[in-house]
Amino acid sequence: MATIKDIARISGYSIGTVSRVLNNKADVSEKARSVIESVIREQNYQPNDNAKRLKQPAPSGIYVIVRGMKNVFLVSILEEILFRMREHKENVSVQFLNETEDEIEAAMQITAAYRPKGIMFLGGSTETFRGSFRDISVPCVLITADASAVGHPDLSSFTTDDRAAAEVAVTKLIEAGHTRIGILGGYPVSYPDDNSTLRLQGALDAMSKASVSFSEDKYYEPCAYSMQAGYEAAGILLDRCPDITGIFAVSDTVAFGAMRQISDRGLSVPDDISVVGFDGIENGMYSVPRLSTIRQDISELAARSVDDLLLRISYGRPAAHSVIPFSYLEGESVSSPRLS
Amino acid sequence: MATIKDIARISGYSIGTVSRVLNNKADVSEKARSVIESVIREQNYQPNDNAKRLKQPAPSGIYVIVRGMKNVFLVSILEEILFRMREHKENVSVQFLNETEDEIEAAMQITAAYRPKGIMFLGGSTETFRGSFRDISVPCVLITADASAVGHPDLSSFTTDDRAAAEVAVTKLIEAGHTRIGILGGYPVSYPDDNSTLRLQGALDAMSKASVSFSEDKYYEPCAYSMQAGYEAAGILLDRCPDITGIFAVSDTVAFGAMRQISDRGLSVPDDISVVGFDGIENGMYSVPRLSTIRQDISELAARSVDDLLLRISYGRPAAHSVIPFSYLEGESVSSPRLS
DNA sequence: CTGAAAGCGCTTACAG
DNA sequence: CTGAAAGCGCTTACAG
Repeated sequence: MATIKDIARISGYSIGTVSRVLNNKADVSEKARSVIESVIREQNYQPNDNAKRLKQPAPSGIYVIVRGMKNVFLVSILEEILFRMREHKENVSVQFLNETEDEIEAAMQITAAYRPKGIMFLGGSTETFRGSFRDISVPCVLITADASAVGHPDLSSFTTDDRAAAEVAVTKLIEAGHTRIGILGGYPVSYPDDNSTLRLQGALDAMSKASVSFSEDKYYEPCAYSMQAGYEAAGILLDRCPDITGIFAVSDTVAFGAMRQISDRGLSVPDDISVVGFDGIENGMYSVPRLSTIRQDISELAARSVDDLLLRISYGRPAAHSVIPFSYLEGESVSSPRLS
Repeated sequence: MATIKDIARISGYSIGTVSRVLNNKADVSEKARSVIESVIREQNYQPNDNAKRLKQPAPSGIYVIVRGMKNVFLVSILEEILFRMREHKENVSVQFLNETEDEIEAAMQITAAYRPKGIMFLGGSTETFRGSFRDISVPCVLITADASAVGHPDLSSFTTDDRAAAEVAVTKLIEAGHTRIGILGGYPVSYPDDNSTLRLQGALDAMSKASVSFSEDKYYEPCAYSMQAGYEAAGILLDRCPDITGIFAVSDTVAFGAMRQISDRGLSVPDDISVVGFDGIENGMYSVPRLSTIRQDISELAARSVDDLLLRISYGRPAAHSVIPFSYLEGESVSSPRLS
């Protein structure tokens, strides 16, 4: 592989001059430029980016850290982010982490290795950011968890109000006449600002406001965010509480599993059991029945995050925290309970 | 940001010694190691990868180039690849391209910038590889398209036999008694080894072997690989040929759109129209009805590709081309046509 | 076991 | 306009 030295030697100029033409600097004679350029071309020379970055520690590139790629919702946001970044001609790399890995650690590694202009976190939990994140000083944005309480000057966040949205979802069930409602999904965690904790909380809000009685021990079955987990958890829940007429699943994926479970018991959605999901992924618009769900505004979450990051990178705009409005997407999976 | 110099200064050892503990070399006293390690921890020091790579120009890292991230099937394979690579402690980065971008160009850029150990292509088309790929000399593997005809010494490939699989899928419809079969999805392209061309071909094989008449102009409706496109294309197809009793969709995603279209017309799957898909993604096991489909062996495709790449990187094993067996996954979306 | 020094491929003041 | 030289953060023979 040819290096800048080879180009200098072959062209008869110094490496300084070669570097100048490489970087389109002024102060190079036309002659030198054309000679050097032709040598570069004929040697098929590619500058070594590592060396460049080492010497020119200007940050470059944007990194997206996605926690859990099974998550269709996150992948949808990622898709929009990539699309928008491409329009801005920004080069972005994606790093996938599984649930057990620490996104802050990954971010530190990226920071050290690549000197990124900015980092986006998809699906992280606020909790992790309270710790060692302090040491990071690159514009960052957390999507899907509110980081305002973290109070870090380099961290923006864009979120859906999980608690309020869950309340709306469950209220829809209550308004349809359901009083025996089951809740599916999410794991009980120790800290209070986890997405599923907030959603569970919102569901409880709806019930207590409407004076619908609810026993968390009986009517709540936690599970991972996957169809299979949703399928199994719904089975456990329905075995335990056969009187349930409505189910709120904390994510669409879990809802799909639940709908399949209901169907396997010879029951119908929504005639026997109504189901409401959360997220608003595309699948729900094509399932039979279409899923009634909370639609998080994927485009807006992506657009606002991208704009925020770019403006902070280029104009030093301060970090911001925004809650993006959600909406209730009326599908076909909710109806009034049968009179019994 | 702390550098190796800072660690040396603070710990009281030389940068050479620090480097040695960083790289787990022998010949470092226990004392030095523990002192230095604690300084590294307390300074939260992260070695600069650029500098490391500069000095150690050994290739590092594996890159996966995914063409089209809307593709759930490809994302499933990616997931498995990442999981397996992690088990081997290999660091992998993912680069997403949209359909219009050239994966070879992306690969050349990656090669120059990062000196990768290997590159995996997900969802590329053989055609692109016939061109400038010649210049690449890093172990590569193409997944989902047969590259044996390209004949490049650095390119392996792992595929499903699309044509044979599509033949099986359509044969299942024929065996159930269907004679008016529609085909959905894929775009007619100029070159013959495109996935959808092969699948269409296989479908035609099945029909002609069974002497089922088929008019490509009428009973084939091409469309992109998405639920929405499948939904729309199914509408066009059913408007044009209301006598259809069975549909073969060249991908599950398209099949989901088609099933929803059928349902919206007040028809039932499979009572009125049977549907067979292609890919075998998880969603199909939870839809109502469950989708009967060709199951490409996602784990095996991922596992074989990973093993192949690693063995070629470490042991200079020659490139190979393998066809991974598929199976027919019996769901609930196919039955015999109603007597009419 | 440890330190001093050369050098990886580049960029960038600094002279001329 | 051009060259010589320092230095980016690391690794690795080479001495000791």
